[in-house]
Amino acid sequence: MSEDKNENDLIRERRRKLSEYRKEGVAFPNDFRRSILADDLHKNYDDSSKEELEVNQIPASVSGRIIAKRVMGKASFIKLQDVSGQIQVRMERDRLPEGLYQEFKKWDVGDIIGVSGVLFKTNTNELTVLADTSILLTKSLRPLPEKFHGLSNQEMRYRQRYVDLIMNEKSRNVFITRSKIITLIREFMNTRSFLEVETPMMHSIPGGAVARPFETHHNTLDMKLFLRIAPELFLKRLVVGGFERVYEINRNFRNEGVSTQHNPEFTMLELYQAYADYEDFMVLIEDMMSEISVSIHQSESIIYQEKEINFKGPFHRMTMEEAIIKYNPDLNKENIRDKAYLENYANQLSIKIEETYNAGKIQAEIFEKTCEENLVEPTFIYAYPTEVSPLSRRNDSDPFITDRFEFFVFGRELANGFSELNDPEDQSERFKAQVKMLEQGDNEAMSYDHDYIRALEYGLPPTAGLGIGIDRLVMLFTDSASIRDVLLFPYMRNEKAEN
RNA sequence: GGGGCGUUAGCUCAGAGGUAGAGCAUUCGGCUUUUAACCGACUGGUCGUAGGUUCGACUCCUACACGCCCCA
Repeated sequence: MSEDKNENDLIRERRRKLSEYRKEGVAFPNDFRRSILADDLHKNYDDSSKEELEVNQIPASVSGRIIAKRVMGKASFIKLQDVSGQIQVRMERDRLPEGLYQEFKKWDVGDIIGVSGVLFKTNTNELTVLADTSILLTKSLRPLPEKFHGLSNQEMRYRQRYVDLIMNEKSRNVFITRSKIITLIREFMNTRSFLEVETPMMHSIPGGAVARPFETHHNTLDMKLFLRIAPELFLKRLVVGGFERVYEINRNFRNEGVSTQHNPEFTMLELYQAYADYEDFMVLIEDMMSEISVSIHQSESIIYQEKEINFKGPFHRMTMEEAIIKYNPDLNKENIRDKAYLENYANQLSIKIEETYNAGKIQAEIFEKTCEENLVEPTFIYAYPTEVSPLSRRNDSDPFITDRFEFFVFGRELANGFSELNDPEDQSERFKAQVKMLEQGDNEAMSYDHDYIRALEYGLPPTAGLGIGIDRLVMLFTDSASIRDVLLFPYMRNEKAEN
């Protein structure tokens, strides 16, 4: 904490002021208590007239950060910002205790202060606290960004989110909305008798999704552990245990690229319901999306990135094969499962086909490349190939596909749901197939989880499962273009080493 | 991993092969109803980092770092 010789003059000046406060006594007092928040002052008194306030002399103690300071000789206006909003304060030399006005003039934008006074209205009818006294609570050593343009540098907004939150109301609102959405989801689930649970974040066998895990190590046990890529297998163990409806809202970790849609750690809602199937969950999503939309935007339709999106159900439904045929006129019912034909077609799209791929996997690749971007309206794509759905229940009449869907909005996958595979012998075979892919070098394939098979052998009731990406959901309802805009502290590379 | 754009004062941004610019902020002075307050004076820079070309580079070239966007 020594004086940094590279430190700029602005900070040095503020440090000098702080050292004077230290000499004078308590530099960081904590005995000021406010009586009311800025926003409540506005709610309660914005409608009062100048004369009413003059007569009633309503006392108010407020505290917050100085975000604007306009000094005019013997009187000044400042703007204070607290958690609720902003309130103007007027400081008059002859009204304040002896010498305080001189002190006040040395306070900087960014400092945190407390003010006690009475309410009045200015000539322009702005509700203002006329200070009787005031106290500096926390000296701010670092200057805030410029008042008019604020903080617009993206990198600083992400790295120094605290400054972004001070300066940008828009950013604050995104995170308030995020919190509201998660609260709504909990209410939605609880109302439907789902039990909220927590399952391990560290797994000895990574499972429940097709993704590369992060590895870590337990020192005293000397064992390799993986940060979880999904809670799925643990949640289904709970359904075996008799918790027929469970959900978890928590972090998953995937060792993949970083983009506007991907962060290495992200938040998922996963839920499982016994005696339900994937179609029940399509309806559940329709209900949830429309409820969130109405709660947040008072409407079933929202604007995302200048496009209108309507969450009034029922949403569009298409099988994956129907979608592929719709956007690829060369393909039809006859050739859509013909591996050789698909392979040739995929090559024309410059999709890389590995030797291990069969028709189902190639379908999925073609779908991803040619269909997803077109699914702007809320749309369910269902009947996913068994080959790419190692945990889903096979369709009763068509073993090539499973009872699985994904939910798309604005060309993005938002949710993944399916009737769960509860046949332990089928599941064991599918694990074996995954292990084979793993051995052939597919580092996203799954490992064999013996305990999970053992659990299934006790009997998993017919169950449906669903995962919803919370970050992407929040992006939609806050009109955010990047996942980093809805994460308080998005993943960033290290800053330059010297700091 | 590939491509494009960016990095200049605390912040927001101009500029350009020949001594580095503005606004805001800071500092000093003035101002008792301001609203990006205003008026006057001053201060503030390793132009992302490291090499190269050049008499001379902040500017041109190369590599690297970090960020943003697009693609895989």
